[in-house]
Amino acid sequence: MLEKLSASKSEILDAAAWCFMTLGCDTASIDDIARHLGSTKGRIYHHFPSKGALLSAVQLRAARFTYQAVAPVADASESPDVCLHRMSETHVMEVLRTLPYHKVVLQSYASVTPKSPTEMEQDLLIQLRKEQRCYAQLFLRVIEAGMVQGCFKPQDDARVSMASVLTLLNAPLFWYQIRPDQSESFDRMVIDQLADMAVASLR
Amino acid sequence: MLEKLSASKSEILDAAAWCFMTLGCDTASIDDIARHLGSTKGRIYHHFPSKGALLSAVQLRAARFTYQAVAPVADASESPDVCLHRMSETHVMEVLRTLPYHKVVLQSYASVTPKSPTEMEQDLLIQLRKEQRCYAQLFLRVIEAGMVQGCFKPQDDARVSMASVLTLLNAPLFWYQIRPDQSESFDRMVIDQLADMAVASLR
DNA sequence: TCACAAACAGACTAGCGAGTATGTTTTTCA
DNA sequence: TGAAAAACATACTCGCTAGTCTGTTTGTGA
Repeated sequence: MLEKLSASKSEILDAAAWCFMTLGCDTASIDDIARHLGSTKGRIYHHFPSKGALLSAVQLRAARFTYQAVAPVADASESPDVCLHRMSETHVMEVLRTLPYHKVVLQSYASVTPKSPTEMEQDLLIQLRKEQRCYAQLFLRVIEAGMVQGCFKPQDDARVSMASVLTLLNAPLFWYQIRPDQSESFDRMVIDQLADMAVASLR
Repeated sequence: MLEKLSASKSEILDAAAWCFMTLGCDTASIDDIARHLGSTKGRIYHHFPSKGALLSAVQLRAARFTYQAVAPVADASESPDVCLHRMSETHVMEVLRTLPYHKVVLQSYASVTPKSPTEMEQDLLIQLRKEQRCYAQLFLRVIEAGMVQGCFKPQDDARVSMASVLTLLNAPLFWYQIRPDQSESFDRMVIDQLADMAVASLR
C-alpha cells in the first residue's frame, strides 16, 4: 500500500499528471511529458514499462492522496453528520491541493474499456478499483450509520447516496482553475460550501 | 438553434456517441464508428468535415437534449424549491434517456485544450460553451431566486452552488450502466433520490 | 580507482489512424 | 427518361506516437 517512490519517479508522476490534465490522457504523448521534464523518453521508460502503467500510477497515487488524508479523520465514535462534515472538508482540501492527479482520474473514469490492455495493466486496473472501493467504504459507513441513527434521511440505496455525495465533493474538478493568485480565502469558501452541501443533501 | 438533421446524420451521431462512450473520445477511431454503423468512413466524412466536428456535434446535441426537456418546466412564477425539484427530475430523466451523449460530454470536460484546433472547430467549441452557459442559467436563476426568497440558504457565490448541484445531478454518469433489464423502478428511484438531494443540499 | 550497475540520452522502427482522392451507386427532378 | 447531384464505398498517403535498441553519463561500493 505504501511503496516509497524515488524523487525522480515522483517528479515524473507530477509531470505526467500535469500533461494528462492539460492535454488529455490520450492526446498527451510520452514525448510531451519528457519535454515538460526537460529530458527525453529514455528517462520515463527507464522507470515505467508503458504509458498505461504510467497512467495507472498517476491514478493510484490520486486515490492514496485522499485516502491518507481522510482515513485519520473518519472517526466512527462520533456523530455521523459531524464526522462526514470533517471528512468532506478534508477531501475537498486534498483534491484542490493535488488537483492534476484527480483530474486525470476524472478523465479516465468515463471510458472504462481500454482497447488492448496488457495483462499487467489489467492487474493495475484491478488494484486501482480495489483501493477506490476501499476509500468509498469510508464514506458509505458513516452515511449508513447516520441513516440508522436518524440524523440522515433513510434511502432505498445508501450506495447511491454515497456515490452522489462523492461526486458532489469532486465538483471542483469541473471548474476549478489553478491560478497564480491562489486566493486562500476562495479555497476556504469552496471547501466550506461543499462540505455544508454534502451534509445537507442527506438530511 | 434547431437545425433539423437528416436521418442518416442522426444515425451517425448515435453511433459516434456510443463508440466515444465505450472506447473513449480519442481511442475510438472513425473506422470504429463506421464499423459500428455497418458502413465505411466515406459515409461519415460525407456528412462531417472532421472528427473534431463530429465530436462537437455530439456534445452540442447533448446540451440541446437537456435544454429542450428542462426549459419548459422552468417556471419562474412558482416556488423556487418546487421548481428546482421538477427541473432536477426532468434533467436526470433526460440524461438517463440519452446517456451516451452525456458521457461524451463528461469525458471531454476534463481536458479543455485540444492540441491543434481548426478555426472552424474553435467556433464549434465557442458555440457549445454558449449553449451550455445558457442551460446553466436556467438553474442559476431559480437558485438565486430561492436564496432571495429564503427557501434556500444564502451563499457567497450562487454560481458555485449551481455548478455543484448540476454536478450532483450528473452523478449517474459515473456509475449508471445501461442494462438489458432496464428496471423502470430503479430509474425512478435514482431520479427521485437525486432530485431530493439536489434541493436538500441548498437548504 | 576501477568495475559495474543504475540512470539517463538519442536515433530508429513499426503500426495505427485521420484525412484525401477517386470510383460507384442511388436518388432527385426537370 | 436522362442527367446531375447526393450518398456512399474503396484504396491510398502521410504524419504522429508508443515502444525498442544501443550508446553515454553518473553514481557506488569494494
